[in-house]
Amino acid sequence: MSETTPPLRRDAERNRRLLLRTAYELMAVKGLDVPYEDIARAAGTGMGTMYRRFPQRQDLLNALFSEHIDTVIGFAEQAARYDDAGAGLAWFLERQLEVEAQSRGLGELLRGRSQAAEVVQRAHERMTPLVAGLIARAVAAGQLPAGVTPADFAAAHLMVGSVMDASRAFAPHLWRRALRVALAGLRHADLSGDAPDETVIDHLYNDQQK
Amino acid sequence: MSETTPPLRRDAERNRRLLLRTAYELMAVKGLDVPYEDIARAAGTGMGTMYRRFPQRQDLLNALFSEHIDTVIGFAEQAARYDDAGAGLAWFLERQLEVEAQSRGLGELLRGRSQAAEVVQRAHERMTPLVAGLIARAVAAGQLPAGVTPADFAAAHLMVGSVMDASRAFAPHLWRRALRVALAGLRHADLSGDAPDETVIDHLYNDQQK
DNA sequence: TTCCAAGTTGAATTCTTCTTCCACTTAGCG
DNA sequence: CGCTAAGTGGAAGAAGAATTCAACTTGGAA
Repeated sequence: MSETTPPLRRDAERNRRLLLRTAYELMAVKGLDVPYEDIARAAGTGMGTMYRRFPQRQDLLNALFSEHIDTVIGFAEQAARYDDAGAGLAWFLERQLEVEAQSRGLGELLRGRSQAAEVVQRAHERMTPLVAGLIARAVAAGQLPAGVTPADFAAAHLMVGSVMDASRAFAPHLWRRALRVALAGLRHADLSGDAPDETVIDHLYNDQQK
Repeated sequence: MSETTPPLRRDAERNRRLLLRTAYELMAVKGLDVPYEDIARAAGTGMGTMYRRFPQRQDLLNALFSEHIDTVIGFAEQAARYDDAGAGLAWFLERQLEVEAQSRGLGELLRGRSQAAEVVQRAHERMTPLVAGLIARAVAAGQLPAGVTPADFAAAHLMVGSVMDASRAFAPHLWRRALRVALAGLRHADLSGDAPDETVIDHLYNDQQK
């Protein structure tokens, strides 16, 4: 279990940080699949360095975003402690989308538009039960109609995210209107029929690639 | 103006139809950017034939989808004649999405996820005023709250479409729940503030590529 | 200082798709 | 029939990105 990875040489550590910073900035604007070469060039290193440090893109994504992902998990935990479950749900969704608004790449990651790094998968495993709990409480309190499922909440997340993606370049706040629509929709739509299968939510967050 | 294009030789015409049929089927499943080579191979022709007939992908898209697009325009016109404007809007959005559910490629086209073929651009030019009129009537009749704009309707379209795209493979009807959420949301959300610019709707439908 | 394991570079290779082009085939007019 | 403009096939070259790797540099322990 002790995986003793010897520490990096000082120059290597400097390059590593530089690559991470550069990759983060590029991905914030261009999305997750910026070519490795672009990152290396922007950071002023060779591609070999890139590959030595992050042999798989997954490695890069993990290193880049795990902090942010933890932040989002924190939001879910905080929301779960709300007395007002409906408010907790709305607050959580808004916080999560605000994070995504900061970085296109992070949005793609959190919404499963990538061979989701493990971090993300684990994040959803942690957050889904919290959301499910909030939904159950909100339904019990009459804040949401019966029939709303975690998959509907995930769908709402995707829905607002799609507007964010589509409008980033020319109307960076339009997603807030979409969020209001989605939240009001969950509260007022009739979702009592054709409940989606339990497995749908995992697919939604993990089967998007290609 | 008389653009006299001589008719195709009989064998060429046969190949053209074959390519169109094949392309339609592939794009229904794989989306608009199926490689030309895949289409040619599936149709049993060479790529030369593909390029001779459809030098630009646009040409292929126009030939493939203009009929369907006309159908959708027809839906918009029919909706515009509804007495009940709110019902007209809901009916139109559902018809359009049903068409998109039949073909992934057509969905990408109608939602601007491509260097939109001219057909599509013209379609939106025709439909947007009809939708705007319906919205105005629905607001006047108290079926929609003041503040709803055509851009919000377009956003709702994108929103449901994103759920459709995300769930096609494992929950092909999930989008109908999303549609109910979006429609209920438009009816109940507070959209009175920060109205989007008039130009936003064009960007939404035309600036998605890359 | 010396030395070498760690680190770096960038050209070369491999993949994929796009696009062009020319030698070859064929429909159908006269 | 015979001829030719129209049509066809598929190899070849261009472009963008992923990956590898052998020759070269350098931090830092001794």
